[in-house]
Amino acid sequence: MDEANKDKLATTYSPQEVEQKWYQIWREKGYFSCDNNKDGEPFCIVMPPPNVTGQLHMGHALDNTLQDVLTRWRRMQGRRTLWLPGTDHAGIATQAKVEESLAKEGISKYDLGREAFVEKCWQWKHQYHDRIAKQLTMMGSSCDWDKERFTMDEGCSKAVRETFVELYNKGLIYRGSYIVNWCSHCQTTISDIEVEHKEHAGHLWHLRYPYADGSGYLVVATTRPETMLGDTAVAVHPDDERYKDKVGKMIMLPIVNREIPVIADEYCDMEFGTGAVKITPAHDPNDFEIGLRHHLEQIAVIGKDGKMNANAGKYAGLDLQECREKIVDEFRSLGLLEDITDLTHSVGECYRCGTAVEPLVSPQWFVKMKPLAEPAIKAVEDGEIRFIPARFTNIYTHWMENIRDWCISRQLWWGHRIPVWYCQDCGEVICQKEDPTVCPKCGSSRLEQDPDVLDTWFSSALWPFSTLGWPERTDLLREFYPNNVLVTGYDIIFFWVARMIFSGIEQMGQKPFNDVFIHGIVRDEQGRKMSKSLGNGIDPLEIIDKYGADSLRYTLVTGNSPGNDMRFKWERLDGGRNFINKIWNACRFALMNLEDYQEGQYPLQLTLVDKWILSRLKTVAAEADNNLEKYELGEALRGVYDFAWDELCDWYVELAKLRLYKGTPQEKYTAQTVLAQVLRTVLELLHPFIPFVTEELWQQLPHHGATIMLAKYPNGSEGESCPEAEQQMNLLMEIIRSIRNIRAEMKVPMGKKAEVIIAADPQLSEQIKQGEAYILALAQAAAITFAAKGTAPDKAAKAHVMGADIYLPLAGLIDLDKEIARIEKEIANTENELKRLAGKLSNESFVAKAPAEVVEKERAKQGMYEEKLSSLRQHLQMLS
RNA sequence: GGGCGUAUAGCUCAGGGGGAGAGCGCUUGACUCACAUUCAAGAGGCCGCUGGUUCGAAACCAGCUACGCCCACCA
Repeated sequence: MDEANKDKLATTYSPQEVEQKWYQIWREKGYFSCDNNKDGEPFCIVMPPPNVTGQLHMGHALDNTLQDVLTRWRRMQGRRTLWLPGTDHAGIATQAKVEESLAKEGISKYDLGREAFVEKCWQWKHQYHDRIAKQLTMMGSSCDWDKERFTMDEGCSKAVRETFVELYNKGLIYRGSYIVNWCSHCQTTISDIEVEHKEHAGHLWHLRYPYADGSGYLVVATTRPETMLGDTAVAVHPDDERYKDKVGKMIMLPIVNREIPVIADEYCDMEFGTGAVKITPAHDPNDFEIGLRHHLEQIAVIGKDGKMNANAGKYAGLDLQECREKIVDEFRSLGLLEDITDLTHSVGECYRCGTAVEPLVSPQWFVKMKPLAEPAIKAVEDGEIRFIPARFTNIYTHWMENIRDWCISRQLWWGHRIPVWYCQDCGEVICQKEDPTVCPKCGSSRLEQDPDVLDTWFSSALWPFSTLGWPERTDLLREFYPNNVLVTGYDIIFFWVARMIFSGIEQMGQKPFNDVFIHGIVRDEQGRKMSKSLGNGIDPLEIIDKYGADSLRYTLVTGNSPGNDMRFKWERLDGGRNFINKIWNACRFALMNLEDYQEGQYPLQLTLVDKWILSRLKTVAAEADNNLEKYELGEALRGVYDFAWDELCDWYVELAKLRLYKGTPQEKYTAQTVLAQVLRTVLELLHPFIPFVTEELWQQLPHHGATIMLAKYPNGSEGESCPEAEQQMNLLMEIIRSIRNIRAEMKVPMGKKAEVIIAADPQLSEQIKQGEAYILALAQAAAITFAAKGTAPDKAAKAHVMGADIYLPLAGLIDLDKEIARIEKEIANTENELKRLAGKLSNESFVAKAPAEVVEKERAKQGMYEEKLSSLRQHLQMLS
C-alpha cells in the first residue's frame, strides 16, 4: 500500500463539513430542480407544509426523510421529479404564538390593531420560515426551492378566493346561525375535528321540575345544571308509558319561573336516568336539533367570554363552575334536588389550549359537505386513490360517510379574510374574487368586509394544485397534477388528506394524488408522544450536529414501517453512524488499492468470488428497487445494509485482498474493477437514504457523470446471475465458518495456523479446491490436505459440511474432552433435525399432498443430515 | 357503543404457509496492514392465550386477554 494514500480519507467519517459542502453544490448546480430533466416522466410530491409557528420536530424529520428517499430514488430512475416545499400560516397556532410574545411586552393585539398585528404575524412568519428552511436543508431534503410556496402567498390567496367564490355560487358555502364549537380562551369557533373528547369523572344531577299546574313534578338528569337557566322544554320519548299523559303539559322552570312545555321526541333514551331530558337549544348540539324540530326558543345564558350572560339574571357574570354550585344549592334549598350520582362522560376540549369547548349559537360560514364527500368516497373506494397501508382506507371512508358541515369561519386576524362584503346601506351580501368598491345593487361605497378569516385547512386543502399555479392553467399543473404520492402522518388524515381529496375533485375535476403513504408518529424512548409540556421533544438539528444527517435518516428509515409509530432511541443512532463509517472505510480501502487503476487496462478474468458477489449484487439491487416500489423503505435499506456489511465487507473485501496484494497485474486489475463496481453500485443503492456520504465517496471512486444524484438507480436489470457460484461460495463459507468454530471452541490462538484435512468425493473436492486459497486466508489454515472420502485421521477435531468431512488434527492444539462435548452437541442438534424430518416424511398425507419440490427438498435434507450424523458418530467413537 | 393497531430473544423492532431474524445488550477471544464506530466465535425465543382451516400455522381465520390509538349527538 502506498503511504501517500493514507491521508486521502480519515479513518473515521466526519459528516459535518461534507454535508454542508454537498448540499450547497447540489443546490447551485440545480439538481433539485424539476427543470433539470424535462424529458423524464413526471413525478411529484408536494411537501406537507410545516406550520410557521416554530421549528421542525422529529415527526417532520421522519416525514421529510421518507419524502426525500422517494424523491431521490425516482429522480435517479430518470423521472422528471418535483418535490415542492412550502410552509403553512397556521391561523390559530401562529396567532396564539404572536399574542404570547406580545404579552411578554405587556401588549395585546387590540393595542396594536388588526393591521399592525397582522404585520407582526408576517414578521414571525419570516423568522420561523427561515429556520424551517434551514432545517430542511440540513437534513438533505432535495426539494425544488425555486418552487417554494406559502399558504398565504399571492397565488394561494388567489386560489382560496377562487374556490370560496365558486363554492358560494354553487350554494356549497353558506352562512347561517347554527350551534358551533366555541373556545372562550382562543376566542374563536373551531371545527368538529378540532374538538378533542376526553373522559371526565363528573356527576349527574337529578333535578325536580314542577308542573305549572301544581300537580307534582318530573325529574330530569343533567351533567350541566347551570344550563337550566336556558331551558325551553323538557323532552320524553313518545313511547314512554310513564310520560304519555304528561306530553303537552307545562312546567314551571324553577329559579327563572318561566313556563316550558313537555314535548315528545325520539331522541330521548328511555333507559337513561328518568327518561326525561331538559332541553337547552342554545347550549347543546342535540338540544339545538330538537329545538329546531319543535320550534323552541333559543335562550343563550352563556357568553363568548365563557361566563354567564345577562339572561342568567342574578347569576350573570359568574363563571360556569361557580354558577353550577349556586344553582345546585338553590335547588337543594328549594327542595328540588332529587339526587346526585357519579357519571363519567366525555367533555369536548379545544385541541390547542384544552379549554372546555362551549357549544353556542352564532352566525358562521359553513361548507356543505354531503355533495363534496360523495365523489371523495368513491375515488377511494374505486381504488383511484390508494392508501398505504390499506387499513387507513376504512378510517377515511367511515369518517367521510358521517361527515357534518364544516364550519370554516374563524374569529381571528391572521389568515385568509373571507371574501364577502356587506353593503351598509342596502344590506346586500357581495361575494367575489376582486375587492368590490361599490355595491352592485345600490351603488353605495359603504361596504364592509366580513371580519372573519378562514380555517387554515381551507387553504391547505388546495395545496396539491394551488402550489402548481392554479387557478392559472400552468405547465406545472399539467405536468404534476395529480401528484404521485402524498406522504403524511395518520394524525392528519381527517384534517388534511380528506379535505384535499374533496377539494381536488371539486376544483380540478380530478383526484389530487394517486397514493397516500401514511406513517406513524415518533415517540420518545418510553413510548410517549413528544410534546412541549413533557419536554421530551428532540430537535433534529441536535442530532445532526452530533451524528450527521445521514445517521438521522438511517435511524428514521430503519426504525419505521408504514403506518406504525416508532420509538426514538439515541443508541440507535450509533447503529447508523457505524454503518456509514463501515461504508466509508470500505471505500477508503478500495481507494488505497485503486491508486494505479486504469479502466480498460486488461481484460477481466472473473473468479469464483467475483461471480458470486456480482450475482448477489444483482439480486440485492432488484430487491431494493422492488421494496421501494412497495413503499417498504426500511426493508429496502436493510437488504442493502446486510449485503454491504456481511457479504461485501466481511467476505468479498477480505478475499479480494489476495489478488490486490499478491495477484498478477491482470488478477489485481480484475479485483479492482469488481470491487469498484460493486461499491459504486452499493453507494447508488444507498444514496436515497444517506445522500451525503454516498456522494462524497462516489465522487472519489471511478464513476461517470457529475453526481450520484443523477446516476441510474440500480434495479438488477444489469449484470450476471450465477447460481453455481453462489452455491459454491456457500459451501466454502460454511467450511470456513466450521473451521473458525472449531478453532474458537478449542481456543486455538489466532496466530497459530492449523493444518486442515478435507475428505470428500472427487467432485466435491474439486469444488473446494477452487476455493483453497480462500480457506487458507480466512480460516487461518496452514495447509489443506485433500483425502479420499471416508479417510479418518487420528486425533483430530471434526466438522461435517454439506458432504465434506473437515478435520483439524489435534497436534497438541485440541482438548479431547472439549472436542467430545462439542461433537455431542452437534450430534444432538443433528438428531433433532432428523427427528423432525422423519416425522414429516413418514406422514403419508404430507408426501401425497405437499408440492413435490417441497417433499424432494425435505428428502435431500434428510440424506444430508443422515450422512452428517453417521460421520459425527464415527468420529465420536474414535475419540472415546 | 363502534372501529383499528400492537403482542416474536434481556431491550428496540423487522419478517412471514414448509429448517425462528436483525440491531443493541450479554459471554469468550483478537489493537489481524479499510474500519476497535472493528473482526471472529457463542449463549439466549412453546413467535400473547384458546380453538379452527391445512399434509403442515409463529404466519391464514375466529374468539379471548393485555396495552395503545381513533371515531360517536353516553342528558
